[in-house]
Amino acid sequence: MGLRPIERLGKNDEETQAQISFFQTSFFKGTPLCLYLLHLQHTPEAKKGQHDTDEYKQSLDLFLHRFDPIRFSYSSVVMAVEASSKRVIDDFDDDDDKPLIFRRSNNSSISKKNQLNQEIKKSSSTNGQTSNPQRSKVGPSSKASPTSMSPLGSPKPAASSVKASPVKSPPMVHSKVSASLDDRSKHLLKQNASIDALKREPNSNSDSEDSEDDKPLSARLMRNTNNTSKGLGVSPPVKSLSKDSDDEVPLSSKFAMKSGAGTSGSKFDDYEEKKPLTSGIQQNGSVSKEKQQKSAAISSKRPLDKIISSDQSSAKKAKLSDTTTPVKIKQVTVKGEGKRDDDDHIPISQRIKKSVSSDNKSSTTIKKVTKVVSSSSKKITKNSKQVLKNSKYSQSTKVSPSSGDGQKKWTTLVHNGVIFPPPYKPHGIKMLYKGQPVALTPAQEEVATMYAVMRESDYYTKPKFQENFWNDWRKILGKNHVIQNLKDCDFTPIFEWHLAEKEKKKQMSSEEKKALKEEKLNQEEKYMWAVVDGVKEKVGNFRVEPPGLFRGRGEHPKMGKLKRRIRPSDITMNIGKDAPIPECPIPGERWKEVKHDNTVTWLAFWNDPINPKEFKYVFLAASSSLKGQSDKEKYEKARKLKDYIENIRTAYTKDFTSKDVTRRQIAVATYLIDKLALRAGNEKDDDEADTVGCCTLKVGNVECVEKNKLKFDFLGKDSIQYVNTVEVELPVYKAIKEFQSGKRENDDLFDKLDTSKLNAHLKDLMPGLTAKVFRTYNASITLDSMLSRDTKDGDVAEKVVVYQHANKEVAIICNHQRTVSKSHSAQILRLTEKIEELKGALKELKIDLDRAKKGKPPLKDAEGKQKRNLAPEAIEKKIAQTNGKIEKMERDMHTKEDLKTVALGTSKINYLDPRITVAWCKRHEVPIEKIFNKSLLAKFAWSMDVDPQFRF
DNA sequence: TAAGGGACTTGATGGCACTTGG
DNA sequence: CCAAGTGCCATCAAGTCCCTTA
Repeated sequence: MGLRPIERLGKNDEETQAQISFFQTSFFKGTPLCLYLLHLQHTPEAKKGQHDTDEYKQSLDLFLHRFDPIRFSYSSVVMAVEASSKRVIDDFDDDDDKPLIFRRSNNSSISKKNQLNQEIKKSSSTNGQTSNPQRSKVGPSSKASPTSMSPLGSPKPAASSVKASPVKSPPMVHSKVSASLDDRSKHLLKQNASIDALKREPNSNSDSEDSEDDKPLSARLMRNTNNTSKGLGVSPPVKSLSKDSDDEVPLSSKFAMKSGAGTSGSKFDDYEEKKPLTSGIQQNGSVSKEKQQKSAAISSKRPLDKIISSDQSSAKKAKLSDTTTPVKIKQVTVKGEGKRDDDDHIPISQRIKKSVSSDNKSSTTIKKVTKVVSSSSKKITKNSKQVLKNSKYSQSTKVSPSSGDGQKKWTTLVHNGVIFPPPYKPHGIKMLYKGQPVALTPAQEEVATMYAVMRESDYYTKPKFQENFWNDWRKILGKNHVIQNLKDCDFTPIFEWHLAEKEKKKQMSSEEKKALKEEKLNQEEKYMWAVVDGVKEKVGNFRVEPPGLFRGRGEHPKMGKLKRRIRPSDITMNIGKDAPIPECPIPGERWKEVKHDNTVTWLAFWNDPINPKEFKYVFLAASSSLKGQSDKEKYEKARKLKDYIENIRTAYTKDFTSKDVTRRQIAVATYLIDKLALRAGNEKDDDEADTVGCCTLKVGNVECVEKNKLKFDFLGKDSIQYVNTVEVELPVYKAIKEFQSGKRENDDLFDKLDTSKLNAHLKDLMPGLTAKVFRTYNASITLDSMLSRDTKDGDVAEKVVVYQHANKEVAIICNHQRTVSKSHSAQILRLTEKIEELKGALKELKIDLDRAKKGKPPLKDAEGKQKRNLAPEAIEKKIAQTNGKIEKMERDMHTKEDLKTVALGTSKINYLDPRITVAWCKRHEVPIEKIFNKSLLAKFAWSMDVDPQFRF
């Protein structure tokens, strides 16, 4: 229910309100809100919360002023924002007082960027709004947010959940958030009263849902064989597994998702209960199986009909009507689209079509806007490469010799190179060898210290680590050094010195810390920025990696080796032909080489000292337009897979029984990649940790268990274990068995296959398709469908929970794990104790209630004191409160337990198309910052003006 | 077509600054 | 005010995939 009646508007937390309201308005209007957010972040007045002051207004004005639509580009916005708050350095035109001038552009040729810019421009103009320079506040005109419309998605009860666990769903954010949000929305309302009108648009759509979801996984799997079972679905021709709605979801997710017992139509009261409690996590963990089974067993079905379309929207009446028509239209259109989401039951092919059409349907100008953006990416025209933008630069025509092929990534590139870690400062603490202090040269001491400080880490005790360290250290000590073996070394003095230093640092006053920080910033500032085609962009890792001991993951054969110090003569620079060559920061030394290769995006690289044939690159930051562009392309490619997935699935299903072994292997491997989101699995050298991906699975990594089930157990990337037992189609099961026969545990399961063959094959099925696209596709499609399916009316906090839940499912699918925090068990214990305590109190209250009803006084309390006499009603109230508390705590505990091994961040950063999130936020009035933090906002700047109706 | 060079994305982790609860 | 807890962010290892070469 997004908005509240005006009357209820309160006035607190002005700051937030102001921020949010402004933010939201612009957001809804299609203005890149990152712009505003960033402004907030970087403006002193804003930071202080002085939004009402003239200073603030002025600064905002000024800020907006910088972006006249003509020159505007998302990256420039971000940059500018960043720049505006930090002093930018020398060489660049960082004059804060003047608007930055970004010149990327005139030459259309250049590329994607331009295109993007254009799109943006277009969109903004269409919208009518935009980063309009002149106004600092949003005008009344604002179109309403599309948002308020009813949730398109589905009103369905959240299905899934419940079952698996006794507890209810994770409230997480819940309580906390809700309060503030409330305020925010109120404020919003206030400010844009007019807007409301539009928003209130009814639109509910009813979406029919897929229904499938509530079925237990097992059920679904079964379905495979006989598709029809499920109600709505038209069964796609495709392989069995895929069934209607499920098709797009990977198997694993199905596992996880299922289990819902849904029911109740109630809106939010039971909302929480319905959410799935992470049933899935276990999948990969040891626990998993039982849980899995359990959940499967329990699940119950969700009523199909449940539609709750929110009429909330209709409920609200428009205050001012106005302008907004366009918006309305938009909303209306939603319907169509809304259906889409639920169209799980529609055959994929149709869906695709639908989506396409809806995409294009720009019913309104506004719509167009988004459209443009979304479709755009591919348009990149590469035609005229030569830009004449700047006569100054025009001469630099030729591309560096190195990689002639590639496409041009930039025309001009200016940067200041890299910064080196400070030279080693000897501390002079003597370590002990056979009990005797030993003097070491600074070089020897440096390496000894690296080892000493790792005393508390796990590496310290690993034999391989010790061995490698010793071998390298010994070289520095020299053959004839007193120290002849590691065993007799005692690094305690150095370790203690290290602890003391740490403590010292901690004890520093905040002023000192601040001063230090500032100093560092001063030194680094010039390296933080690059100017690419006239636009200032943030550099990612401009700090050269300091020397240290190599910390490989898992059982890495090279762990403990000395990663030597990198010097300028190790570094190759890449810079525009006409740009000044960065000065070498270490006097008397020079760069290894300076290139001018505009077909690559790196600014510098050096050879990895641990593995000299590999490189360490310095790239632009994730917020740069170069990165944003490729990010967007990545998601567009994944979206394209939607159009092909049906055929691809049909094809590989057919090939399960192909006579050609290679084909059969390709088919099965593709199936696993698609259904389990496995990585491709390139070959690895012997000097790397022994991990596998799909193509490199060993016979021993897969076990055929009971009927049609495969149990996977292997170490994947970063030596993270993947454990999962999955029911597969019979032909797959048989094929795996056959691939295994006659082989030893450690032989390749897919002996006729490697990633290049697999990818070559995939490319025949869809241009540009590779194995990793499936991961992106499955992650994003899962998020999209879960969001649209599970989002119901409710307050922001509840919606955020829905999001997190979907996010979690994706993390499980991708097997994104994290190590359990050390204090985890203690935390759980503490919670348990508190719950017990509350339960005790509850019991007492119940007794008192009984007594009170009979007119008797309450029992004495623990200390023997007489408690106050309360009316039965009062006691009942207390009981209710206590119950609430207990429930919340149990939920918290459960969530904590569930998430203890799941990392949500990785998928958010790498696999979930941000446009899904942004559009969902717009549709459901969830402030985007509830989902994306500052760096994500910057990284996803390119997705902010997406149409609210966007579907992956 | 296998091997390997090269460029770029993906991923877990640890330190640290905030926030929260007592 | 302090300790515990949390989220953010930089870091750098470890993947993917493309391309060239022999």
